[in-house]
Amino acid sequence: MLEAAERLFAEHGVRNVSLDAIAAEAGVGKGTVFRRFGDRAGLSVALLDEREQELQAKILTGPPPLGPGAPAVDRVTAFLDAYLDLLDRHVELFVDSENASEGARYRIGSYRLWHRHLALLVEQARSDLDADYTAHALLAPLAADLHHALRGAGFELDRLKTGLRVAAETLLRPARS
Amino acid sequence: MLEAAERLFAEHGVRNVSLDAIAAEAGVGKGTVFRRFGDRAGLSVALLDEREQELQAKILTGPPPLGPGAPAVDRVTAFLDAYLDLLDRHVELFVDSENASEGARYRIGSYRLWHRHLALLVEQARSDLDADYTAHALLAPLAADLHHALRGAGFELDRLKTGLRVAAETLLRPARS
DNA sequence: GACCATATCGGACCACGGTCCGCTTCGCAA
DNA sequence: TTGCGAAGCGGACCGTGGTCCGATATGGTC
Repeated sequence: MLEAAERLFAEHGVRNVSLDAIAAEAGVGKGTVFRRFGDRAGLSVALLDEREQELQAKILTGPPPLGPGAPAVDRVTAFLDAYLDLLDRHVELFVDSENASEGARYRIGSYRLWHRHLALLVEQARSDLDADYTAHALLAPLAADLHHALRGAGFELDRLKTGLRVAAETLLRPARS
Repeated sequence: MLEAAERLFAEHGVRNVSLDAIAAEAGVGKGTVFRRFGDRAGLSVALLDEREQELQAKILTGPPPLGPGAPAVDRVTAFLDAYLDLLDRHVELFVDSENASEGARYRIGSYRLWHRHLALLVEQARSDLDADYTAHALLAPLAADLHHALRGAGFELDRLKTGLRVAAETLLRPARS
């Protein structure tokens, strides 16, 4: 079923595949698709999960600077960099999963994880900031929609990476007394 | 027609009003609505435009710090503050206009204006940054979806304002040599 | 006033996401 | 082997956003 979706997505582009088509391709009824995934976003999320879990593992237990052991600021920039790579490789899927239903992005489990991760690091780097909010603000430029739009407008991936890294470093470098 | 939409939106909530209903309320056919506004987002954009133009005017010709005359950093934070007020007052409408079709937010005229405005100020405050990208990054936390989600999660408006202002100030305060 | 060309309009129509309910199928007990 | 309850399934169905084309109004010309 996920394979069927993956095949059709690859062939026709994510946005041009209806759930009917996926159900047909998988040889099941539409109801079954919905029972399994809840809604359209759920399907995309499921497809992304495998890829995201890889990054999650690296963050939690991998080697620095992505994993534990490096200074907080470095871990943040390493994460942003890695996420942008992931995002860029699967933009369409991300757009689908984040945009399918209102506020979907912020309800997804992985968003929560990224947020907790960043909030923790922000707290370490700059305990004077509102870590909770700042983590959201750092994630905001990673919105799939924005990324898609910027890439479509001619921004190269490296430019986005650099811009975001510089901003994050500036923001999180400990305040001078 | 805009009045009809406004009335129904106010009564039933933006998301619960179908375009059929608006067309009926306005006493015209659905086709007419679409010819005039293109799509659902177009309607919301039209309704927001009046409100946004007020802010646009203040930015371009009003008194400092929103208008010209104040230091760039102050103008940026004044803008973010004012925008958050506007956004908070019309969240539903903003969500509708930004989320209705993929990438809609970044195609809208007013987004372009906000972006140009910020890019100019960023360039003044920190010419070493990628002003174009940084302006997008500053606008990212103003996404209606995020705002809606955060408010729904218990964040007070003032907290969001403060968090964003502090971040913007930190980011744009001229780098020490 | 009669005629026609053109612009504007309205609502039937389509595809899609999402729901729902009747039917099948399966596991188990007698 | 048969009977029965439960669980899982499928596709008919609904509301919505968006398209499209036939009908209608408009206004210009003889």
